[in-house]
Amino acid sequence: MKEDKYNPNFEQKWYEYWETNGYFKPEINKGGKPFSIVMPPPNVTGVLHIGHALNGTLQDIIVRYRRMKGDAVLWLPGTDHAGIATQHVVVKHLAEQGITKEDIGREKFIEKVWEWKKKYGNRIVDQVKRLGSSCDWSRLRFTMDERLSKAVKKVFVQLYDSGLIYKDNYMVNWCPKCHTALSDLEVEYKEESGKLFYIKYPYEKKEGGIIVATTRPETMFGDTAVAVNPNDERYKDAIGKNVIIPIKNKVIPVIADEYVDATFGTGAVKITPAHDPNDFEVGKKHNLDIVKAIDDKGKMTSEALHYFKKDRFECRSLLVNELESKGFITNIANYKHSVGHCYRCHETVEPYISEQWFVKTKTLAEKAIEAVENGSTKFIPKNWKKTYFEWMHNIRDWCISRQIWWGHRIPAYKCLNCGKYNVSEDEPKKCKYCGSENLKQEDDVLDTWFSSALWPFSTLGWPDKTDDLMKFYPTNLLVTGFDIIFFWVARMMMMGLHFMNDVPFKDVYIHALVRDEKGYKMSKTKGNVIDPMDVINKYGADSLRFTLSMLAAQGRDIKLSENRIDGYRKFMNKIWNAYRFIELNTKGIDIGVKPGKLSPASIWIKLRLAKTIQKVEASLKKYKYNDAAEAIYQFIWHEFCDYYIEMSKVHMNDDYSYAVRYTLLEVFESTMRLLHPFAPFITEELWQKLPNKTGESIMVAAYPTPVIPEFGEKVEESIDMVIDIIKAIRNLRGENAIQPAKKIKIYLNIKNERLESTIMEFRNYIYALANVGSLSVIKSHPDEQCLVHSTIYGDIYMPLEGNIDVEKEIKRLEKLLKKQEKSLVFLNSQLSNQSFLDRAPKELIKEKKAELDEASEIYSKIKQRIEVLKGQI
RNA sequence: GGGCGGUUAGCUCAGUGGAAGAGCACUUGCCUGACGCGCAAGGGGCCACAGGUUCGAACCCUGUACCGCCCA
Repeated sequence: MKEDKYNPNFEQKWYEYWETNGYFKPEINKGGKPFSIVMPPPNVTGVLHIGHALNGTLQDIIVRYRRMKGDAVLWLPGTDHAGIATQHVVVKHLAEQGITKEDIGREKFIEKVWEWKKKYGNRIVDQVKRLGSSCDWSRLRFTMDERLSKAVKKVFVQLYDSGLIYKDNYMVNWCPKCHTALSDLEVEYKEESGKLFYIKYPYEKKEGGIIVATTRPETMFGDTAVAVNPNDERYKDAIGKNVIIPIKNKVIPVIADEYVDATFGTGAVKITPAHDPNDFEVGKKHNLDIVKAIDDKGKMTSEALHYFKKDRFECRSLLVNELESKGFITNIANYKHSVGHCYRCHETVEPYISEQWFVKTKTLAEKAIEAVENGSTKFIPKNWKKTYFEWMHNIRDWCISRQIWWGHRIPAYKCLNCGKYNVSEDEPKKCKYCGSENLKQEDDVLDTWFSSALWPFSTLGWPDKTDDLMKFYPTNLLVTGFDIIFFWVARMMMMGLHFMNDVPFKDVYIHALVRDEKGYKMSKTKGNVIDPMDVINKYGADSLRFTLSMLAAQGRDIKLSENRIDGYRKFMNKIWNAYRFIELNTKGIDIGVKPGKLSPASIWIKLRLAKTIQKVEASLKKYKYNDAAEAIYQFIWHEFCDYYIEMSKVHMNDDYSYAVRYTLLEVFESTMRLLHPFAPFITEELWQKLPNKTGESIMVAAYPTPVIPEFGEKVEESIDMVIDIIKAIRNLRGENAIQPAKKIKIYLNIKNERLESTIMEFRNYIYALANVGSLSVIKSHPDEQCLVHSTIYGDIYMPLEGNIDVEKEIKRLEKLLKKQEKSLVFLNSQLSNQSFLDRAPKELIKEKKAELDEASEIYSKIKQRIEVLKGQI
């Protein structure tokens, strides 16, 4: 390999290789146990954002891991049709050409949307591929596919037939701009500072009047009552009397209702059943008329007299002026209140009465609650189930009709003769109630989430009992963001349980939101968006993936900065160069034969590898991605590179030469497989170059299994000690500014012979890693001027040519002494505490005693040394 | 108003009953046979605050403050 720097320009090559060889299909592990994930479908005309990248990375890690473990893994990808959003985009596009959708009509418009989908629908798919996601593209689904549409119709009809879908005149959230109803979830509330207007409604038959407080004076044209709390002494006499709506001069009654908060405003409120959800309820209770003052476009109706056809907000300001000039306004106060906005276009939502289709959610929700309560579906982290329960317990009926064109048209046909609905999958020829042929299909389409709710089974072929459906439902895992627990997870639970009689997924992993480095939500308007495609182009998908997994700690938002990604790109470079070292040193050797005896460092690194594998697998089982990634990072950088590679250099020309080269390849090969789910591209690139790879691709190779080598634990102990001594010597050098290039002499006074012989056995490692020229064992203080470092194994002496800086050395030792002293105080106080001795575990007491012995030994040695030095001044 | 979460090194965050950890940043020294996208050494924290439980608390409990998010 010529390149001494990592350059991820090989990524796309490998993706094509994997895809064309069919590795993404579950059939690659035919006999394995099924493991399935459905991808949360991104909007078909959307672009990949960093949240998708996180979502995709987390799924791909599990998917690649399970595949390497031998499971028949299906990761099913797809996109959704995003009704309102996509319609918006196309409408806007047409507007640029001066065309409105009404100009071309429904059918033509839908054709245009399909054209749009054809043109841009692959963009996000290609982006998902760039990330390395190993999903089965041969099973790609789209919510508007014929099959999925069939499922949607069937579900609608079945729910209707069992009385779980109904149509009713009801107050819904209406977006005047999108011109459609929205579900409760599609409304975003924002705190806004508005005004609270105090308006006087004169009594019909006597002097004076009632002052009501309202934030929306323009709705007064739809008022049908004024309400007060029945216990409110101030208005006792007013109840049952009539008042007059100013300007409109309409007489309305004063009613009493508990709902009125006597402390709000004046304690009297106007009731507008057509334009406020609470008023709607009050109106129903008291049989009030419903008078629409605002139409579906947000304009005033003829009820508003001379404000007819004026915009609702324009009307408000004009009306306030008029009321003020005529003396009806007694006060205007600043008022903060939360106002609902459309989640797509951010227009202020209008509570609006209209005829809509609803799903009765109560019984569906009960089953969905139970499934989580009894653990059939688990949330990870588990706290999210509280959020889920909270919503499920307070669930309201789901408004599923949307007054747009792009989507699944509701399969209900109204008989224009008898007025009844024929609901069926196929268009009926005649009305089943009266036989009339005069039928008209509903204009409305279904909420996009209605089809998404079926995703885990509609994508697998339902209602047909396909092999995939039988094999892969219920799916094993769903990975998604907390922001769509209600929108999507909850609804999939309800639909899955109702139609499949089983949960749609066993585990739900809820990941955090990716924010910018300052913790702000990324948004185009703020300009703080990190585009995953830019990142991939600049740093490679592996760097992005590894960064996201390192940051994916459960239960916290992710603050992502480019700096961070750059940091993990360096990790990729480190791996790249570790490979180069191995390649340089194993060129031409035949690794067909297993080595006989392994070098101690080789045994050690194999043990460390085994323990790392254990840690990674245990972490993945708990979806602790960051722990898994961290373990690999530590192993590769700080064990394999910092120590094993360095130690291997010692053996390049001795008896272990072959064994070391063999082990370098062996451990590196396993490590690549260990890392593969996190960084699929670089691991494939390097693995393919290894002489000891087995198979066509790392992605279908077996995940490494932890194998504890013979003598592993014993060697680990020894090498740990050697490393401690190396660190101690390096510390002496560093602290005393001794030229790193200079080979130094070291004397060791080691506690016992066992340790001594171990150290002498491994002295070559100390020579190499601490750049020591000679190591000799002594039994007393050497004659030369020395720096001393006392360890729990014994004393390390480093002689200096010329005089040491005695004062500096005393200072250094005094600092150490202080540390030891602190330990002594702590341990002594603990061990002299009778209750500690009585109640703490015996094991621990033993440990502490040993610690105390070591600490006091080192303490007295340092102290002695300081005294000797002081004598030299 | 209700609920959930956060507060640990300059920054970003792990840690969840036995004396505080990582990465980045910082300081010092290094052309050591893969890597300066590097190597080596080092400094830096009464774990938000106040109580409580415990032999022992960053960790468990109660409360307070501040910051987020969700729902009404």
